[in-house]
Amino acid sequence: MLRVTKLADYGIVMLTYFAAHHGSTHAARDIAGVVRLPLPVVSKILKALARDGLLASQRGTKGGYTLARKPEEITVADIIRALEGPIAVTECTDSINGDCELEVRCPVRTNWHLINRAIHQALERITLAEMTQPLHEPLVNLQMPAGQPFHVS
Amino acid sequence: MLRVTKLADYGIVMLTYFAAHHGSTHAARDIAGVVRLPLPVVSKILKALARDGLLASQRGTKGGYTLARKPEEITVADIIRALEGPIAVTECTDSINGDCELEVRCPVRTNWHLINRAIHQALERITLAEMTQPLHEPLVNLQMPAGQPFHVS
DNA sequence: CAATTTGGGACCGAATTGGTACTGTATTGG
DNA sequence: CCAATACAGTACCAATTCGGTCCCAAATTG
Repeated sequence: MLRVTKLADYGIVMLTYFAAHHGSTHAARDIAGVVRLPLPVVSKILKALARDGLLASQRGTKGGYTLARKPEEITVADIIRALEGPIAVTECTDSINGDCELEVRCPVRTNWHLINRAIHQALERITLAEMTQPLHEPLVNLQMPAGQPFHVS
Repeated sequence: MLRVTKLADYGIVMLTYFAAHHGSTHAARDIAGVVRLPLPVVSKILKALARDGLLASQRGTKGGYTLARKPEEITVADIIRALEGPIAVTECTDSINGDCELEVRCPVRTNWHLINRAIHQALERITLAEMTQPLHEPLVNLQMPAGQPFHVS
């Protein structure tokens, strides 16, 4: 359906909160309270994000999670990749299983790769820093003329 | 999984064939033979494409399908929309059900809409005409500097 | 050592997808 | 006017994926 999973959706919301309160560490329980989602779900997502190196984790009584990098250095593409694997709009653009029967005679395949890359790059341009404050203009010319790169200003 | 359905994938392949043989009409059975997919599947897709006005259909003995518009005027976004409904990367970007509980207090929502639009526009730029012949350069600068619009040259 | 918090699984109901089948309607041609 | 052909619409089913829960192990604190 060309839709991101709810886990990824939630994950972005959660990480946005981390970005807004950059520096401090938050326990899963706290995040669950903020985002208003059941704790098990939040935990699952945080684990995945930590496993992929977007969050640094600390066990124990005063443990919790912290952003592993600066908000400007975490992209939406990173988050999606952490929570639902490599971004591949079609099966044949997924480099894992390159077993497409039509591959050889199918002239469309090469274009799918390009479409996929276009989407990928679009997602790669949006960082957590931008997500914290809804800036409309930069995101708009993301796919228009767009000479200069993003800045959090 | 941020993946397009197989139906849409197939549909693009099929329509690309129509674009390559623009003008003539093809029966579902013929298309199935070309694309090497089971007839019922091909039929289902062709019906959906016709219902959405991308193909013109003709019943009867010498019936079949024809492109309803010129290949330059059919975009990948059109095809996806015909086969799997409106393009909405998250549930809350789908205008149909605007019942997102978090909607109000969620600052990320507005940005999701922008992300969605970025992807949407990327898909809208690619026409069937381009799909027929794998042109690499135009698709690449689709999201780069890209001052001038596409041309099939 | 007890409480807390993350790590890593397994697990299950529900929704979606991919694919098939069936019945109806229009068109052609003998 | 009838038979063959080809699209139209819908219902249906198996298989996969998703969303969410639960449980137990490992680490940290005090």
